[in-house]
Amino acid sequence: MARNAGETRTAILDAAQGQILQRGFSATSIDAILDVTGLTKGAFFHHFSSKSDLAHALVQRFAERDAQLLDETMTRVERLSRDPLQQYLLFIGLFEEMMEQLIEPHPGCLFASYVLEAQLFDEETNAIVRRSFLSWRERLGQKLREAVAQHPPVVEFDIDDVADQANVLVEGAYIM
Amino acid sequence: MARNAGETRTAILDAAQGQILQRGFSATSIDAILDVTGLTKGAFFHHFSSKSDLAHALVQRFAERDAQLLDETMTRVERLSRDPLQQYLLFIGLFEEMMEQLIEPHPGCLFASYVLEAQLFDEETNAIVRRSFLSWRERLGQKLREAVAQHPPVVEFDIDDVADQANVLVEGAYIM
Amino acid sequence: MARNAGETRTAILDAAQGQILQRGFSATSIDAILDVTGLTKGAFFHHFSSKSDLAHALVQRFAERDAQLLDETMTRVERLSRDPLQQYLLFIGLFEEMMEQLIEPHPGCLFASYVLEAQLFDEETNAIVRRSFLSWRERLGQKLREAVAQHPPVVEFDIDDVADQANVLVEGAYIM
Amino acid sequence: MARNAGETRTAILDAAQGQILQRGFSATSIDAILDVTGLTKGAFFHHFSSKSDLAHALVQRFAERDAQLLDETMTRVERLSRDPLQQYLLFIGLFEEMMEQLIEPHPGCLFASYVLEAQLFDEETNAIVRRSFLSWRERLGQKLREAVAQHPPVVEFDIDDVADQANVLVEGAYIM
DNA sequence: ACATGCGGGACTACCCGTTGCT
DNA sequence: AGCAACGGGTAGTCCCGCATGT
Repeated sequence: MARNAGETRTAILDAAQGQILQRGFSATSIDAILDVTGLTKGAFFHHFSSKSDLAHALVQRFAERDAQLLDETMTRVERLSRDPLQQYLLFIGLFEEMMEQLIEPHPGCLFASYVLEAQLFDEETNAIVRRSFLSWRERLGQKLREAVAQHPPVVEFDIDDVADQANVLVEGAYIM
Repeated sequence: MARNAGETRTAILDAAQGQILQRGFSATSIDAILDVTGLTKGAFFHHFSSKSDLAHALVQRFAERDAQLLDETMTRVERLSRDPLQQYLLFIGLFEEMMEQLIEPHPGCLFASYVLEAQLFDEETNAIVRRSFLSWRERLGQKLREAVAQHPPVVEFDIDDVADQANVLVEGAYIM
Repeated sequence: MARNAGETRTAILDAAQGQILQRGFSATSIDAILDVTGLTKGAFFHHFSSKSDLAHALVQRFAERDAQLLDETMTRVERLSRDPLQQYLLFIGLFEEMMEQLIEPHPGCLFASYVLEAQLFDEETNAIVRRSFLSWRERLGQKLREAVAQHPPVVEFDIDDVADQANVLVEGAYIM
Repeated sequence: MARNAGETRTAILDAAQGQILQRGFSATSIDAILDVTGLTKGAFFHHFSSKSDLAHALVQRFAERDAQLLDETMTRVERLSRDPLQQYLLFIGLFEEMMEQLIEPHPGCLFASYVLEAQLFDEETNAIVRRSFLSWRERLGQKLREAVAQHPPVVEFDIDDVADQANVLVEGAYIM
């Protein structure tokens, strides 16, 4: 009965993500996920030891894609310009179209869903979400600091706050 | 036996809101709400015909307070200045502190929680959320249009987009 | 607040009977009965000490009407003929049209509903049903015995069995 | 953990039928059924998607046995005699003892219980009951028509009515 | 690698009955 | 006589997870 293990696992993750973005995590039952994939309990618990394990694997995958997107976009803007300020502005510009790639086939950000049900997850899972947000702050903050060094700002501002703004806007936009 | 119907109802709503903001709607059990209030199922289902009914009553109350906050703040800034641009900027300035009033005793925005579990609610309930967002866009957009009439903008922009920005920032900030 | 006590009681009994004939006793909730009558719990428990009490009062009323119908019909056929056999046959003939009077506004026999849920009722309530069936057997059996005395039967038969046949047919017919 | 699915399902159906014949459908709780069988809710809802589903499966099984009984008895009487009238009378004669076979281990007719709580079941379930009654009318009516063709009746009568009489008597007798 | 049968518990919904008030 | 608020318990549904079999 050995089908393709990787495909099955991916199918479960995909179905789970779709449902969670629409209904939230706790409203997404394992049975509902399995109905979509056409699999059964046996398959699920072969690949995931529990629903929490699924939650963990799911954000992990999402965080990896998210980090990859951050990397790629950053590399791209660094090829397009030498000036850190230009790079920062370009990054923001490329942001929207990048996002659309990430969220197929379902729109929404898994992080937001997790945050609003944060009490359901273990510390390790929540840490993944936190680390993702922090890595954005770090990368964009770094870029901003370089820009500030070259172009002294007219008004004072907190670099971390501005670095966070990109994520804030995205998350806020998803809600709307 | 607590004899005051209004108080009981309010207690249920308050407890529910607190739990929902922490765990999300579907992860909030009626039993958990009742544990906090010290009431029983009999009392709950006397005041609300179902959990969906509670959800509806809860956003409705939240939307009313939200609308009241919008009104009050707008009235305040219109007393402080005559210039629409000044009013708009003042409004944004007063925003943060106003918000803190709304969200006591629990931080967070009920709208965000509802949106991320949107499929759980009936159309009528979701419409309340939509109408609230739209009324903000309308009020702030109107103010912006007045400002633009007096101060021709340097760069072009979509008024609705900017009007939405206030909410976008708030929602995004809550997530973070 | 003293409305008309008798009317209220009758309204509850009528609504209850209607529901029970359609759904059975245990599927008929007090709340459902009260919804139909527009009354509330307070009114119900003023007139009946419990749901069992309602059950008891309901069969009692039904049994009284049933007995009255038996009496009236018997008196009628005894005026129409002097011959017990003729009377018996007339009785059977008048049966159907009599029944239709009893069962307005809802068709069905409360006894049947009670019998099929017999385990739900106390002995006293079940006894009312039993006594009603027995009184039919007695009255019709008596008439048959008089008839047999005057018209020796061609084939032997058990008088009680034949006396029961009328009820058997009616109950069976209701089911169909 | 009982590993035989068919046996478990049958055990549930048997226990349910026993309880329903004694207390009626809605007074029969799933817990009560499971107490008898020694199973748990998990097992129940693995085999039946709802209590209505159980109701449906239960009448279906009952109707199948009923149809089989009708067939077998009819085949038997057709072997015992060539004359349709004789066959009909034999059929009625064999009726009682046949019935006792069907209703073991609990006496009573599931159809009657369902009819008296008819509003609780969906149309499809009620249709099974109706079809069963109609098939009896058809088979016995057919036999009667053959008998009438060979033995012109002394008094006129409606064939369907007489064909129904067998069931009417049985149902009525159960009540008594 | 995956299916099936099932245990055990949690959650929503509802129901019966009581209490104090009018 | 009747109403509204509420207690306490139960019924139906569903859900997670394990055990067993293929």
